[in-house]
Amino acid sequence: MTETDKQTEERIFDAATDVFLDKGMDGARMQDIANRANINKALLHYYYRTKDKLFEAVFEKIAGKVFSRFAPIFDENLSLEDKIRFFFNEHISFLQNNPRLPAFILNEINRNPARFRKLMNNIDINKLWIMLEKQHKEELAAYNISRDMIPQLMTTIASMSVFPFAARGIFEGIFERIDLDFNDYLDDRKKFAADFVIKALKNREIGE
Amino acid sequence: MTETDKQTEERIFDAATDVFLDKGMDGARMQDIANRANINKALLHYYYRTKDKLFEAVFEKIAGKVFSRFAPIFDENLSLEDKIRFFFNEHISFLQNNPRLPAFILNEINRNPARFRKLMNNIDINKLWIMLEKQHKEELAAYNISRDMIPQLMTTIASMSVFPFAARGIFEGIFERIDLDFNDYLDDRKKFAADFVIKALKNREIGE
DNA sequence: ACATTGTTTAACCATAAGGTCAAAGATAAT
DNA sequence: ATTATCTTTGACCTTATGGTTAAACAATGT
Repeated sequence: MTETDKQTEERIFDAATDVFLDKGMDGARMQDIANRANINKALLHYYYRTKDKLFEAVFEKIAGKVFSRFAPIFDENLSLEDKIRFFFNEHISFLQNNPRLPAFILNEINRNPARFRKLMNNIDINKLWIMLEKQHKEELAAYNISRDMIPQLMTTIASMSVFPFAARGIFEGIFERIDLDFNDYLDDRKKFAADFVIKALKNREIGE
Repeated sequence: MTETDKQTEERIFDAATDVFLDKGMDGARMQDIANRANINKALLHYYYRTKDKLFEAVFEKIAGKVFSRFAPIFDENLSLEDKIRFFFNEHISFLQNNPRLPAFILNEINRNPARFRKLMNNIDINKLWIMLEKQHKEELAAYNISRDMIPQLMTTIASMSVFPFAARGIFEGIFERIDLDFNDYLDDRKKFAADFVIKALKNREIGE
């Protein structure tokens, strides 16, 4: 593979990423991708045989990028509290730089859940689960967090970080009316979300 | 308009709703809709001139259904705490019965934000905002919630309720691994979410 | 210089998809 | 019964779209 090859293939891949991110698998047109990459449509099919294959390539790269961002939670050597602060800071910042990823991924996975199963095959959730529990055993006990509450907690944290991007169109529409800038909101959110979660945890009267 | 008319038109509308909900605007095929309604494709165009018009009709009805569910928060005569519990119970229950709505709406609004602006034109956000503030003035003071924290609070609540449905494909994929049923998770979530939010609020050390 | 291999293009193909039309069936009004 | 109106259909049209092909064009090796 020569240098030129790589350049063309990369240009195609980048153009495809852009179009798919904007229009989704169904809405994307091969012609648009070719145009954006400044090449002939046939050349698309030369590098990536079909639309599906091209999409697959793009989707896997994007999804990998997103999910890998969750990884540090499992190995950073921080207290639970610091981990929560770290997560919201890092994750929201990352999404500020890649705001279209969540909507794209959620939509494509809902449209075709098999895609996600495929991604998950490489990861052993249970192992991570147990690791987390071990890392923060004392803290979980101190905060009175039982084993079966962890899914609720984790999904709450993910929701608070990702949902604003998934519902960006709605949020921006509403914020417009009250003169609030989406990015300012997000900057605030890093701290607010962390504080909010930590406060909820610190209030120990959890069980019924 | 005779009785038969109405039946046909309704059958078309229902079929269209089903297909759009599943495939989205771009993925839906007029032929599929016709088939599902057991009619000729030309008849679709007789009742709803174009795909866009048909989609518009379906979208508006669905979106109205969803957003109207938020209304009770603004007029129910409950304490802030009870309102939070009421909201999570009602809203999650509603979405359990209509699980495809969030992903559909979020996707279509992101794909075409103008749609949402149009929906919002009928609503005066600021008025609701002020009403809420007035209704819960003392509680907001007691909880030390400042004016500019309200967007963060409201979006947090919405996120916790809606996100599991928007990310259903992912959640179910993960839950599968840890033997957790999505609906059980949702049933738990009604209480967990309310408790979580209330606990966060009750912990008064909010400002920096 | 020549063959080989890899890259790019213009022209083309088949089909799927949204949409139209003229005519046949119903229904109701006079 | 006849006309007028509304509903439904099968056949058809046009365009957009994913995909193919044969040939031109490079680059590389011998």
